[in-house]
Amino acid sequence: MQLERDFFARSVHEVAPALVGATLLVDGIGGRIVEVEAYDQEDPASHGFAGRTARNASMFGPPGHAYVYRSYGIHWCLNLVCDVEGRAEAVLVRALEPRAGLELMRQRRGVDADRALCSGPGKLCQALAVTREHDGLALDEPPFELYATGEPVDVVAAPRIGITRAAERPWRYLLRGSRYVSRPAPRA
DNA sequence: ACCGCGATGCACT
DNA sequence: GTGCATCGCGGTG
Repeated sequence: MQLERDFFARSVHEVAPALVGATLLVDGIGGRIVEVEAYDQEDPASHGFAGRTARNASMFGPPGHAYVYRSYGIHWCLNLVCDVEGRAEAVLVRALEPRAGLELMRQRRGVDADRALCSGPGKLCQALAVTREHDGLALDEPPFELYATGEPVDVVAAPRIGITRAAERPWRYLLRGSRYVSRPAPRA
């Protein structure tokens, strides 16, 4: 079942865990989402925290669109924009379990192991060929496809990765037991 | 298993 | 000029 745009028209703290297990494709290439992080307007680690700029404009809505930015000058990172009354909220897609287009992913990534194809936000953008051209595009139109989970999903919450501010907030959500995440969840 | 570092773009909290 | 919502490599236990 295709996720509609209004799936995203609510708090990122509801949307982020609900996205674990969904299927994300870009031009038919992709897989099952196994790891995401939530970023909200009051979050010092969020690009939206300091207000709207040209770079982060698509993070301010409308919901159901992509926010793509360059990270560390090298990688691209893909966010799915949520929205509560004009606030900047988005889900960073951090890892996929590859399911469609594995051979093309291997070519784009230059590695063979399935586990190395989409196990990180920069990696999955390279595997799915997501770039600035995708910034602001609607998620329910080509080249994007987004499908709801078919089965019940066991989601684990953990602290976010790679940030220096508000690093303690447990807003990273993982599919329990998945070997395709960027890093395993801390031991409980 | 850990840790350090270089690559590289671009907005500055 | 500095600091990242990163990655992969090469060093050391």
